[in-house]
Amino acid sequence: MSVPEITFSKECGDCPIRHRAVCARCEADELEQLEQIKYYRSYDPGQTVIWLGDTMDFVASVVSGVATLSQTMEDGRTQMVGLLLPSDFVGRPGRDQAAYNVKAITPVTLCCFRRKPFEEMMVRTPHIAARLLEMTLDELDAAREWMLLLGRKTAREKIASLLTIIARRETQSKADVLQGSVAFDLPLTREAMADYLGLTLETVSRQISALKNGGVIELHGTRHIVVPDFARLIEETGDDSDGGLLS
Amino acid sequence: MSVPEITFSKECGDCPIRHRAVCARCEADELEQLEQIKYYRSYDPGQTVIWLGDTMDFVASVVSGVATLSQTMEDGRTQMVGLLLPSDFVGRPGRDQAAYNVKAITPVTLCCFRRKPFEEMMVRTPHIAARLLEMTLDELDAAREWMLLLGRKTAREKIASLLTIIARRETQSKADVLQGSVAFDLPLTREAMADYLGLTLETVSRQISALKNGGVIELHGTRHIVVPDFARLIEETGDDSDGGLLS
DNA sequence: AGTCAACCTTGATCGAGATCAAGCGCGAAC
DNA sequence: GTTCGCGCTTGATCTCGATCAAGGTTGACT
Repeated sequence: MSVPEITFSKECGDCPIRHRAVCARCEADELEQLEQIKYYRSYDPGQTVIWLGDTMDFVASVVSGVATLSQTMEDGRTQMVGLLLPSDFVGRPGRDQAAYNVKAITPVTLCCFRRKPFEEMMVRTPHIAARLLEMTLDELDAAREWMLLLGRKTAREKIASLLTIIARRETQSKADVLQGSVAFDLPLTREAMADYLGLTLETVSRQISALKNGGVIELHGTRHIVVPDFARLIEETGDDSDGGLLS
Repeated sequence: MSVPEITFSKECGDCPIRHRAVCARCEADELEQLEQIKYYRSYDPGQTVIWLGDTMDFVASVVSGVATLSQTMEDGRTQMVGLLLPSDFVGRPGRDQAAYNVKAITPVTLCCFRRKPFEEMMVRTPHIAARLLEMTLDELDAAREWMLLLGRKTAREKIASLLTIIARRETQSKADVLQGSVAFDLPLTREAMADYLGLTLETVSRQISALKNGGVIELHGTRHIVVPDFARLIEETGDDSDGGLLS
């Protein structure tokens, strides 16, 4: 298999980093500065975007596609530590070495900003710095919620939790207002789900079948999920029913 | 049992937040501003410092003692998501609701800063904002390393990893230069260790006994640990031997 | 249409860690 | 000194999810 080339392109709509509102409060001249240091990269499914330890010369925002953050032990055991969906931020402002592997799952397009000028801009522009801190705190909250899942939830609860999270992200809906029937496509293979949940792919498959047989979800093909009653799925996660009202 | 009062005191040496170098680059006038908004709080063992959902009117730095961050499910399953040792930072700049429970394990003293003025200072002082982002990224790295532990490590590896981390923090040594023989006290009960590692207290006890019988550690009493060969303990963690060189 | 390789499902069995249970050690309070 | 309670250890048994194994399904390519 030939290693696919990273493709660069120059078309840009409006500032993609705005996806996460980094520049919601940017003035016109600040947006112009971002334009100057911006470029695009595309990756094919399966391609590694970043290796742990790589020197990073950019930070980026996911424009389209799905990628994963993962860590690996010497003997091959791997654990996904994050899921990157459109509008998510990639990179560690102020750090030049990658701490995780980043892998494209579907075709991925990143909107990249050259690191050095981006960091200089951060210093001059407190609201960008504040927004980055806020996003990092969001990631920290997500990581800690995942710690509870990994440490204390059953396989069935883990699957239900993952489906809930993907449903919320994929359906664009404002998180907690989801109700009634929901449909979406799984962007992950059973194996990737297993790596995210600290399970094996067989257990993932079995628990998905169990949720299907219990009437909690419908499976059309292997990736398309219909949830007839979203509240029912949430019950299966083991979370507080009012979870998510905070923060 | 009467609920112990929180005690306040006013003595202060030099800026405690400097423990994590937040104000390593602070000018004299900035230190003076910090003094103006600073006060101390003390907590007794077992006392809850912060409840999830509390409105926080301060951020703080741990001066002495040990506290834990934890999350709980409705049915009582709990998972520790962080350990607070002296010099660690508590609180979420820019957020006023606590996302976790914080509990004192030993007697704890916090150096607190009133939130509002602290945040105003952050905006005026880019190097404080930068330092907070850096600390938050450190916490995120630690959380993700813990995700690998929770999802993929065996009970024995989990115990060895925890002992390694505590040894590094407790012995003040600059992390990776530890070698040869190391001795320290465990600040946690078996149950707290279990909540941190996603295990039961019986399993923790058994694995500690197993490490003792294997000659990896010596136990004096129930809390004092002697590690005759630190490299040997690290082997038991399952981590890359060179782990920690990055970051 | 036929082939091949991913990806997924399901069954049988195994084993690490949970659960249930009993007892020990030690410091605090009387 | 005795008692009490908490934290810890150890044993017996059980269970959930891992592991090993055998097909089934789908879609891309020839």
